[in-house]
Amino acid sequence: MTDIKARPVVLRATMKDVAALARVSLKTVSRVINNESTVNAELAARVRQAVEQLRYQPNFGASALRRRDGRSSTIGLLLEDLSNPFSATIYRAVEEVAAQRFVSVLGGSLDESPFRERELTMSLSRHRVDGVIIAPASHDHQYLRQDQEAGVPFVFVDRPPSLLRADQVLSDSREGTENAVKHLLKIGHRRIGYLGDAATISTAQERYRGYLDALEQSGITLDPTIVVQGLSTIEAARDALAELLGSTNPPTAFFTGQNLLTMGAVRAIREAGLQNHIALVGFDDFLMADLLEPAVTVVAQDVALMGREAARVLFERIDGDTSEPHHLVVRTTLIERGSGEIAPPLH
Amino acid sequence: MTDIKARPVVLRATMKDVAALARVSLKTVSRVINNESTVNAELAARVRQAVEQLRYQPNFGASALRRRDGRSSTIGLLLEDLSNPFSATIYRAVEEVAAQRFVSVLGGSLDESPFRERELTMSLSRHRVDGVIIAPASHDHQYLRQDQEAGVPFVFVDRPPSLLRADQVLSDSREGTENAVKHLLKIGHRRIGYLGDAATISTAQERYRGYLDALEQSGITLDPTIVVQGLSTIEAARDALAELLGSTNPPTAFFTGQNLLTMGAVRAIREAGLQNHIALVGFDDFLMADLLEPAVTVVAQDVALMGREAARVLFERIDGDTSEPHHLVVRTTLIERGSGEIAPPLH
DNA sequence: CTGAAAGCGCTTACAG
DNA sequence: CTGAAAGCGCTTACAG
Repeated sequence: MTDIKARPVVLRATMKDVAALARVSLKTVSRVINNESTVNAELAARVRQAVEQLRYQPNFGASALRRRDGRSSTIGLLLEDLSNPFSATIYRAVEEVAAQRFVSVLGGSLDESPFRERELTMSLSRHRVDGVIIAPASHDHQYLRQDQEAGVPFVFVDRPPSLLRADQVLSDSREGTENAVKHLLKIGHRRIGYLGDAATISTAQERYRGYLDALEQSGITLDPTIVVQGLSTIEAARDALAELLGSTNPPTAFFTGQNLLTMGAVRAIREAGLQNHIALVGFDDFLMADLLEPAVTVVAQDVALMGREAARVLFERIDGDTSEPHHLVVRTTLIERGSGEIAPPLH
Repeated sequence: MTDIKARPVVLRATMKDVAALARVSLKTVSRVINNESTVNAELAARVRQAVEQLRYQPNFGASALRRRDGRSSTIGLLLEDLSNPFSATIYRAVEEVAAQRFVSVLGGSLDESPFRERELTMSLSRHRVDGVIIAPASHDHQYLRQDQEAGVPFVFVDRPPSLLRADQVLSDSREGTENAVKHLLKIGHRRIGYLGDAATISTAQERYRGYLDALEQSGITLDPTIVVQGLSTIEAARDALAELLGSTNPPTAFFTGQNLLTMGAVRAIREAGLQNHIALVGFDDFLMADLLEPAVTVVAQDVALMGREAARVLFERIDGDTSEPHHLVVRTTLIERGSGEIAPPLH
């Protein structure tokens, strides 16, 4: 009995088919496919013609299975959320470097979930990726030790590993923030609100530290009532900032720890009609920041560079580099556009 | 002689190792791993313990190689540029659907290059992906026929296939544009400039058609001097629009065929100080469009829905659906925010 | 219910 | 330079 619903699947040509058509052995086809130079020109030509005729595509998986190095020509890339501009820029930069080596990228979004992180790293492990670049969500990476010891390099980007020795490519969050806050202090602000992500996220922690550093160096006492952490969306930031603006002694300036929070802040300030009176500096640049009124002053990260460097380090490891873990720091730049240069009201 | 530079690679456990430790056969381990129900509880427990102890991770590639269905638990996703918001949103939506089925996504950017398209589809084919979602760069997809016949489904998103029968999920570019331009006409504009992508891109073509339709229905003769095509970046759009504004008889309104072009238009109009005098409607929404002054009127696409639908259709095909190719159209919505409601100057 | 043998599509290791 | 045999880590097809 034949299955009526089954579509007529034309089988793919295998190396065996190519060998038969070219009247050579399997091994000779393998040699031609892998560009081993020791093949008689005439045989090689026959093989190439058969490959052409059958439109033969070698099976990477089968090849990797038997190969000495077991390379799958695939790397994993786990980021916070591939639809946000930060993650998307990293993806693109990594893809570019990988493509030069004909390596494909398996991407995934972690959404700040340690559970997703474990699920996706496990999936990558089962796919036998040659290496992984990760902006982690969890705070214990010991579980990656086994893969690491099995020869899979991990490069941490944007956030460092915890309890694991591995390469890392980070922004100078603390210094960048310190500079931004000092900039506001220099303009004359003494009451600077802080909106940041959950303090469990290392970059958020570093940025908060930078904020504290700047205040301390100016002899300003921290007012915890104008610090809001645990924010991650445009809406949450807008609401938090709106509330602070409505309080009895509102800040005259704000620092926001991430671009979505900056957008939320812009919204709240605009809705209060205070865009020419409340100063704002945000961490991480975003499209259109310079077209808002006032244009938004930011601490810009070189996100594409972070991605490129992470990929570069990863491929060095894949190529056998066994030196000590690298700690790369990518510099940030304060871009003054207007919102950060608004002076506080005169007393 | 030992290779001094080689790092001490701890080998990964295989199914064989698990079998040995659990004192059962290979096949029994395989049954437990694949949740075949017919295994004695005690044996199964021993296997599970061994899996745990060795932290065994099955090798997807090896399993796919022997499996009847040959599934790699991997799909390909080729988009224009993963770092742009449109592509990134599609990616995220597809990832979400795939993750529910524990399928990983191999992503790639085509950058409008037919050559990249062929390279990357070939790479996906070699990785034996279970299916492909593609926003194509080329205009001849016959070369995909063989993979299609070998059982790999292709779903086209944002742009249709050429010379190939396949599923497609598109926006109603033509209607959306027609509505946008009619909206400008209703406000009173008679001289509406058009900025679009290269006419070789099908969506750009459709949008241009929509523009022509709207003009024709209002009895307005096309003035080709205020139509600029072949634009793809913010800068190019800005320059083109600045030039039109500087001409002797500039348009009183503009339609832009894509969000980067809209951003460029905003920039040029702003730089000319004409933001309250020149009307603008853009195709595709973007973050912050509502915070610009004036806020930008757009024809919004439901990009996430396009991604979700494409993934849904793909997995139906992977599950064996052999019905006629689907042509899904995702509706657009005109969002009036201000820039599109600016009236032309009185004569 | 359990297992020994064969085989997926390749590369390795070895003869000739 | 070329090829026959073995084997990568699994699942299939078949006995028991």
